[in-house]
Amino acid sequence: MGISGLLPLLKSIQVNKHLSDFEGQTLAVDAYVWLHRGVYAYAYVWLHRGVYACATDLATGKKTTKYVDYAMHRVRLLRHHKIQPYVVLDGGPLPAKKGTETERRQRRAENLAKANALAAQGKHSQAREFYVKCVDVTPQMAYQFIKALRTEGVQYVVAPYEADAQMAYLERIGLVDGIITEDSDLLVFGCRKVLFKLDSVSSTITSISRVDFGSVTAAEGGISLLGWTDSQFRAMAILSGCDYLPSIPGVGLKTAWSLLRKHRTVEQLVRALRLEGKKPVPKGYLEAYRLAEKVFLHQRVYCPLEEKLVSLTEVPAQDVMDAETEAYIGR
DNA sequence: TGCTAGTACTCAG
DNA sequence: GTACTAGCA
Repeated sequence: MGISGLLPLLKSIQVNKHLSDFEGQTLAVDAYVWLHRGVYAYAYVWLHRGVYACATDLATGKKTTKYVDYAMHRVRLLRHHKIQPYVVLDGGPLPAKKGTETERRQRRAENLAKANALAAQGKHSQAREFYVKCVDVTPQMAYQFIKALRTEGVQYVVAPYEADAQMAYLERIGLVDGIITEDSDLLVFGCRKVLFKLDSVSSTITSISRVDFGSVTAAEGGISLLGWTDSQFRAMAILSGCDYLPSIPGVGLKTAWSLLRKHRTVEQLVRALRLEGKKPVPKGYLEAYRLAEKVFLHQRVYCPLEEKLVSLTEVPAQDVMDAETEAYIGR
């Protein structure tokens, strides 16, 4: 779910750009977004055409590779504007995210069961609603996409775990100039240039740059990020709730922002909240916070230069990493 | 005022 | 994954 409410909060530094502005650059592409949209779109269209047969196959997109056309169309669009795409695919599930994953899988299975039941009763329009809710990108679909990428000589990499961390690494070591995604998490991973909402009709895209964070103003009830370090920004995001750690109940982005301004460090902040007793800080929160922070900092990624697994950012020598932590961030 | 949880959406000749 | 918003403390 990314960081809820982060993009609206950064509205004032969002810049609309044309793809031609990126001519000559290499941009990492979050493959999952394009595949999911492709699958969803075509599942949606078929269901509205009344193609209910083989509903399971429909939901998983097995019988077609139309979704690849959608993704490849966008790959070609980038190339048309002389942008070199560097497609990044998700790898295995990260232990830190296992809870979210199983929850989602379960919901999809429930929706599929509901859809099948409704379809059996002849209630097709109601069934459609639930079929659409169980579309998912399978590894088989990703493989179909990879085959198309190979055919057209497009650079790609499969991340050992999450594409987010992999893309952040590619940008950090200078293999790409920016990242195309729909996920606000990339900003928390410390990316410098993140591009959202690619519109293939107008060839436009919304850009958010790390260097502009200082221009985020406190006007109109917003927050000011002037002077905020990457570390502080990351703390705010994690405190507000992220994929690796739910928030302290009642704490969103703005509350996290003002709490951090007041207490400076997360340790002091948590201590203060527990003393006040107004918000229920879960037991072991601080430890869980440290783990979540490590996932954003040191998640395992693949280095195409060294051809081996490395940490997104180097783990400081004094930072002892026990086996449990290692398992959490990927090994 | 800000957080939560719900709904609607993802295509495109 | 996102955006939007009614309802709540």
